[in-house]
Amino acid sequence: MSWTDERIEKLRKMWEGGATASQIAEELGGVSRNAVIGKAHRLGLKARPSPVKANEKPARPAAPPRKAKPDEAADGGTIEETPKAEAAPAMPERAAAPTPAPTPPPPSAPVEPTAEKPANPQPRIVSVGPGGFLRQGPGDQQQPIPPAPPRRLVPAKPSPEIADKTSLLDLNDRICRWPMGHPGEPDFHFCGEKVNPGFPYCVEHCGRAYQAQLPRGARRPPPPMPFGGPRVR
DNA sequence: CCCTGATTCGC
DNA sequence: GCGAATCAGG
Repeated sequence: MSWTDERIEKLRKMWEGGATASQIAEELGGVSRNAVIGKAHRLGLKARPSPVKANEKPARPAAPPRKAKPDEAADGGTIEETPKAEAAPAMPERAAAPTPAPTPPPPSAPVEPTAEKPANPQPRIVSVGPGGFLRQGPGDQQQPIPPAPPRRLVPAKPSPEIADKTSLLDLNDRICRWPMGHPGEPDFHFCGEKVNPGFPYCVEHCGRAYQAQLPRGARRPPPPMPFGGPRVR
């Protein structure tokens, strides 16, 4: 399978819609989950909550055990990729804690003698919360901080694929729970019609579920049962 | 174990 | 450019 424009389009849409790489791969067909991820990255669209992307490290601890390069047999004394400790021997790498400096030394040593950076009258921004509002440190409390959250928080949509259709979670006492299709299949859902009062199904499906007992010999062949009848084993 | 996405690297 | 192999967190 090749990456046609349509397939790329679909990949984009689903990826941004929140579908997992596996779902996308299955939907597209003919490609693996890795292929989808690889393509997504090559397309430039990544940045999605990854389970293994919590911390960030400048170094590259991951990916040494692969396969030794064919060349590099003769050591020319060239040490590639020397990290170069830079000029920060006393610089702990963990210095970037979320709440490290409760209060910068206010007493002596004014760190801003003159101009240099016109931006500093603003409250120290410690982090950015959901919706884009700004958090401050405990000691940074100041006046009526900014106005208010610039944007409204909107519930994330569950998934682009499953739109309509009455799912198991949608069932209640008032909607018909007659199954449509087979459980486990992608489009399996429930009737969803308004229920026939006192019954678990709508009027139509009550007609299927409850049949008058006909006299012997006058019986019609039974209508198809839900799920297409019991699975024969 | 299963799942997830990220990354590397031979092709 | 592609994707299997691998890593690593949940």
